[in-house]
Amino acid sequence: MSTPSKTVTLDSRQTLIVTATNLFQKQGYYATGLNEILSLAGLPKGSLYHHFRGGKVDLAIACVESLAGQIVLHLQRATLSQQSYSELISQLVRQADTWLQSNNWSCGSLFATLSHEAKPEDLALKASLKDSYRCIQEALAQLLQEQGLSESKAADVALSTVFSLEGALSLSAALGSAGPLKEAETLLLLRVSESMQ
Amino acid sequence: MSTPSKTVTLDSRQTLIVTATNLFQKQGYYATGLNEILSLAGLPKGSLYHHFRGGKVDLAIACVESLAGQIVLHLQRATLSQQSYSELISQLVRQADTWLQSNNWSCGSLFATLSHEAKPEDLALKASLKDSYRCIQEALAQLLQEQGLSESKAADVALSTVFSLEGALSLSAALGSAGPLKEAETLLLLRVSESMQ
DNA sequence: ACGACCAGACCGATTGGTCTATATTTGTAG
DNA sequence: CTACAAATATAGACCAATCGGTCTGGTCGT
Repeated sequence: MSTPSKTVTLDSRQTLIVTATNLFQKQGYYATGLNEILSLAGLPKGSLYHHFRGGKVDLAIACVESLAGQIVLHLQRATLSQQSYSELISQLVRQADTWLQSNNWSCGSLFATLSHEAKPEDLALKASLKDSYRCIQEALAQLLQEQGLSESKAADVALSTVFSLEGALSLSAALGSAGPLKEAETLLLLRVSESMQ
Repeated sequence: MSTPSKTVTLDSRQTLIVTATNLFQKQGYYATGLNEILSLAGLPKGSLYHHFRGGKVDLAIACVESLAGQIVLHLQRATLSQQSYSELISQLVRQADTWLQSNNWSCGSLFATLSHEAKPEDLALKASLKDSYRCIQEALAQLLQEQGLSESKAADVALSTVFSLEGALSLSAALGSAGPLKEAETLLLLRVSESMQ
C-alpha cells in the first residue's frame, strides 16, 4: 500500500535503528558491540557504514532522533484529541510498567542511558539529546497550555514531568518494582492539580 | 589520628575507589578503562587486583557501597541534628548545582549510570545498587518520620525524593541548566507540605 | 621468612573502523 | 524494450588499538 512493493524485509536502516535502540536500552551504549547489533539485525558491517557514515555514534544519534520523533508525535496527537494530562500520565506509566515487566526490569530510557555514557567530547550526541529533551518538553507544555495553564506554568510542569518519569523509570528498573512509577504518577497529578488549582 | 600513621599517601584502596567513582560519574562504566583509572590514581595493575579480586566489577561495587554509605551517614546526621526536610532538599539541590557547574555539566549520578550500564548478568552489581537505593530511601524515611509523617507516607515521600533528584540531576546535566534541579526542589516541597498538611 | 602490597610485562579476546569486491536498483539514451 | 553506466546497498575479510585479566617478581614492614 504505502510502500511501493520493494522487498519483503524492512528498510535496513530502520532495522539497524530499532535493534540498536533495543540493545542500548537493555545494556547501554558501550556494552553493546557493533557485531552484536549487526548479527541481531542480520546485516553485514558494510550496511551499517553505508547508512551511518560516522559509525556507532551516528547510529546512536539516529536512534535518539527517531525515538524523540515518535514521542513528540504521540504527544501532539494527544493534544489534538484533547486527552487530559492526567490520562496521559496514567497511560505513560502503565506503558512503562508493562514494558519493564515484560523485559524483566532490565531496561531503561535510551536518553538517560546515552546521556550518562556520552563522553564530554561527544558533542553531536549530546546536542541531539539536549534537543530531544527540549522538543519533548515543548510538546508537553503545549498540551498543558491547551488545558488552561499559563505558558510559564506549563513549561515548569512539563519539565517536572520529564525528569520525574525519567527518574522513576530508572529507579523502577533498578528496584524491580513499579513503585517509583506509581509514585511519580501521584506526584505529577498533585503537581498539575496545584498548578490549575 | 584515626589512621595509625602508616604512610603519607592515602590508602591505595580508597584512592582507587575515589578516582574510579569520579571517572564513572563523568564517562560511565564501560567508557572508563582500567588503565585510565590506574594512571590517574598513580597505581599499577597489581594493586587493583590485590584489593579487588573480582576486577573492575568489584571496584564498581565498592564505589557504590562507599558512596551509599556516605549518603546514608549524611542523612542520619541530618536526622539527629533535626534538620528539616525542606532545608535538606535545598541543601542537596544547591550542592548538586555547584558540583555540576564546576564540572561543566558533564557528570551524573554514579547509581544511575551503573544501573543503566549493568548487564542483566551482573547480579552482584545490580544487587548492591538495589541495596544502596533501599538504604538511602530508608534513611530519608526515618528523617521524615521524625518530622511527623506516618510510616507509609514517609516511605512514599522518600521514594519520590530519590527518583526526582536522580531524574533532575540527569536532566540538568543533559540540558546544562540548573532548571530541572530547581523544579525538583519546588516539586518536593509541595509534595511534603501536602503530606504534612 | 612471611604475608601484604606494589610493579608492570604479557596475553587472548574483542572493539570500532577501513577497505575492496559484489549485488542490486535506478536513470537515461537509443 | 534494451543497454549500459551511475548510484545505492550488501557482504565480510581484515586491521590496529584497546580491553579486562593473569602472572611472575620484587619490596616492604613485622
